[in-house]
Amino acid sequence: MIRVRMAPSPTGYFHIGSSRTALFNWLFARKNKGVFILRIEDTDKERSKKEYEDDILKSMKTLGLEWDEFYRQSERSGIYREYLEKLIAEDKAYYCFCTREDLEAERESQTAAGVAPKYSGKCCVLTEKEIKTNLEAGKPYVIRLKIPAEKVSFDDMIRGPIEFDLGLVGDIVIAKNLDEPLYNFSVVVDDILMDITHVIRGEDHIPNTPKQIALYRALGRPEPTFGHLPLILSPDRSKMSKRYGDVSIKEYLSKGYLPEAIVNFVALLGWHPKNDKEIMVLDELVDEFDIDRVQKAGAVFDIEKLNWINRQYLNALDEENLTEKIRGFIPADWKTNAAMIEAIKPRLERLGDAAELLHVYFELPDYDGTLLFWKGEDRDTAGILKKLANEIETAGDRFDLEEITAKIMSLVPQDKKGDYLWPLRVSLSGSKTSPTPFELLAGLGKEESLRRIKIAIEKLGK
RNA sequence: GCUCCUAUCGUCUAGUGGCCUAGGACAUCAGGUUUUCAUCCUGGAAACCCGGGUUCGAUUCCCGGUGGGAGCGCCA
Repeated sequence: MIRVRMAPSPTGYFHIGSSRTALFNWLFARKNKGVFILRIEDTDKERSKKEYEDDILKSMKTLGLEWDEFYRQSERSGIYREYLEKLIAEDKAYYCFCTREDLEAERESQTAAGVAPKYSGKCCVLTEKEIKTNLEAGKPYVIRLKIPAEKVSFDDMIRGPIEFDLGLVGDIVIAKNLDEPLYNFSVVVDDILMDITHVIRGEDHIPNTPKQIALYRALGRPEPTFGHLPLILSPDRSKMSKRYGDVSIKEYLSKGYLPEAIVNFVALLGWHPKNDKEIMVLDELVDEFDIDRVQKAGAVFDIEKLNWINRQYLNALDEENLTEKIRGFIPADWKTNAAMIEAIKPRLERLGDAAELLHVYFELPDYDGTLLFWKGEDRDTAGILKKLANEIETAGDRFDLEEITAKIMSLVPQDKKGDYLWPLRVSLSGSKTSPTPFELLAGLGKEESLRRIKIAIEKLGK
């Protein structure tokens, strides 16, 4: 039975990189009929915030990444304490009373000597009596794991064999005290207790892996299979950061990127299906997913591609659905109709752009009357507009796009399209770029269209 | 500095020794449809980091170099 987990720490809003780690874990679980676990790693009391945890949960749900089991490390401190005591009792871990200043000095001298900084192991040789005295005196301490100076290797699912020399690492701190475990330790204890079979996480965790393997060995448990995903990069190829744009799922959602589009996009960052298919929803991704096909090198986040994918999803929406989704992004008093929605659809990149595109239907901007002239020349523009207005007058109250198009075109000479359609469009939109005059008529309706044309004629002073 | 990871068009990638005159997508450029914008259609330009091997034959395998990245916390 395959069991994987996503283990975010609630120290910030759900990151786009985390969303991909979550997605790949989720896909791996679903593909193999396994279990996907969400575990909140909130052992750092100073930095963890409920607000962030809420955002992580909400974002994952929105993206469709439902979990089968849920845990919170802050609720498991008794468990860690038990294992900590066990390791100390078995002489696999020990109390360390070195002060931060001691350590700092040690590190500096090592760096100066050109060697890799590493804890000397000074407190490892403390006698039981010394430890007891220190503890009773209330001296601050940490707990360190004895790291054997040996080579460890593991077979990464994505990268193949990776070897490390633990001799370079030194005895790592695994807890601030009996009740405050640190990352490397709590992760391993939980992964053991939760029967995690595959640890799939970001490449930045590769250096943690040998330390964690040492922990598995100290705890006498077999290690899981590890798989390290490539990083999502900023345009400068460094780990994706705020500097180049939004990094949280929350921000993308609030700009009007569809959850399906975000999922689809991050799936393609470092992974590719066997065929050339690019637009895929979660179900299709499960069908196509194969962890052997994930890349080894980092992938640059390209917002242009996300925009394109988002457009694909937006365009596939029917009018009713799109209207519903747009609702939250435009003023509440804007009563849209089907014609407006259909008109802006091909121009819509993000739902957040809807207000700007729809604006023309709810407010006629002030414009210069000369804008009405096709190619800057007044060829009886006012006369033409009057003719068009008369024609529109004869139509029914509600315009059907096709009908109104046919009606108007019946009036327009083949070789004078610009003379007729340009002023019509400008009079309806007050702008030189807008949807087509027919789309405007259909969206605006008879009354408002005639009102706007009248304004145009007045601007022409006739 | 030390350790580890990594390397195909600007970007995401296909490619697992001959099918590669290196394929697709985004972006870009040109043309077409469209009164404008967007959509849409057609076409173009654009890449195997370098050097050694191995092999009849390397983008593909091996080694070295170089470039890029990550990690080196009493953060996760």
